[in-house]
Amino acid sequence: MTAKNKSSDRRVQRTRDALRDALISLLEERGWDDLNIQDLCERANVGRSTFYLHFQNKEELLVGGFDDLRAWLRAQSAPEKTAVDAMPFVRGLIEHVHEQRNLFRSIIGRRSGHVVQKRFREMVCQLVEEEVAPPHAGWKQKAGAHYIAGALVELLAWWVDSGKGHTADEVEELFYQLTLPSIRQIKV
Amino acid sequence: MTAKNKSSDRRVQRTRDALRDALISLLEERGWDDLNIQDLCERANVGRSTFYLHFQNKEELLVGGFDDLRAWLRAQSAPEKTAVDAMPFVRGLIEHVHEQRNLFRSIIGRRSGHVVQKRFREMVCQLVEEEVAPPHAGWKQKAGAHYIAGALVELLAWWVDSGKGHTADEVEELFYQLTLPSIRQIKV
DNA sequence: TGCTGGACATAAAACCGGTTTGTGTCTGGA
DNA sequence: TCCAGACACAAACCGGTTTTATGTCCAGCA
Repeated sequence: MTAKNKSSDRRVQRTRDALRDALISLLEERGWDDLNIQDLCERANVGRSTFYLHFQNKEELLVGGFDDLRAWLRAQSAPEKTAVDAMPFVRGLIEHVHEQRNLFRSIIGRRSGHVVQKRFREMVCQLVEEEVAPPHAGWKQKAGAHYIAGALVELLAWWVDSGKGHTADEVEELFYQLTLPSIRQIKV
Repeated sequence: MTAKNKSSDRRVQRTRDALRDALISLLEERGWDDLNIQDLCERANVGRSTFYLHFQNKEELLVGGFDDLRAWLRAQSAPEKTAVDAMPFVRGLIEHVHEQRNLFRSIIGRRSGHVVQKRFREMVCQLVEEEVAPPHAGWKQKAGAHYIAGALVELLAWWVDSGKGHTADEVEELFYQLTLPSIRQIKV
């Protein structure tokens, strides 16, 4: 036990990152159902027993990955404020989806699996909730968060599946155009 | 071949309805994966060969059912105009979901299957598109339809899963409150 | 004309031992 | 902290067999 008890150790971070990256590469290569922990560890150059020091199973690694992504998106908020200040993570998310379309086709696309899709929805929903539904908010805030998250995820799914020709800026603009009034309604 | 070539015959309608109803009851009883055509026919009191006179397979019956629902929702539009005239099918959909929560928990709830969920999404999306994206509309209309459909489905999913205590009126009001501005934006 | 039961070929699922592979846990050592 | 190796156990695989479900066809009936 050093200063911080877990994620501070650089070695830990290294192996966790390696596993996460291996997951990403195998995910777009084979899809969720056809990837196992062994191959994951081999790809990551990590001992198999080490895997279990960090995660309980495949799915835990996945949610860990989405936790990372969520944290990263949350962090993206501050630096260069976008035109609008509501839900600043969206800019980062859209760009990230764009840069990694292939991966996200395995995550939210028509041919994606159930688990992955569900976890991604959850992640987005949490981000939206943070923004729009404070801890003890009313039902409208919670329901509204689901509304917005569902809309965003479906928009992204449309984009990666059949919205090929459109830029991240266009999608972002459309999203904010449609969502800003909703946010205003909810946040009261 | 009488006046109309297919659905006009009352006998046809009877058996198709019987099969649809059997599907509904087995759906909330066992879920999509664990129901087969034999039991379906038995439940419907219909000869197994008759099934194939009407549908190619299980999934065709399902989409047929959603087609019926879509047609019914479309028809619901006219009679007593709701407060707002945009997407009048929503009123009927929300009420229908409310009356058949148990069924819809098997369709869009957390424990629902992939196929059913997907087909339901498609149905809703088509209804929204009819309303908001005319035949040769621009990409914003199409993407916007997906946006709204995704939002609506997710809102309904939240409702049947964890929004127990709220009335159809509340949900409808929230939906329109959040969606009307979006429609206005898109429809231009 | 639409529904039916029965017959049919075929595809899919269940079953069954025996085998292999993957999982999850625990070592001792680097 | 990580690793390799060993372990018990569950899950997947397997060829071969049986059972069940599917999809098609038909003669007969309402």
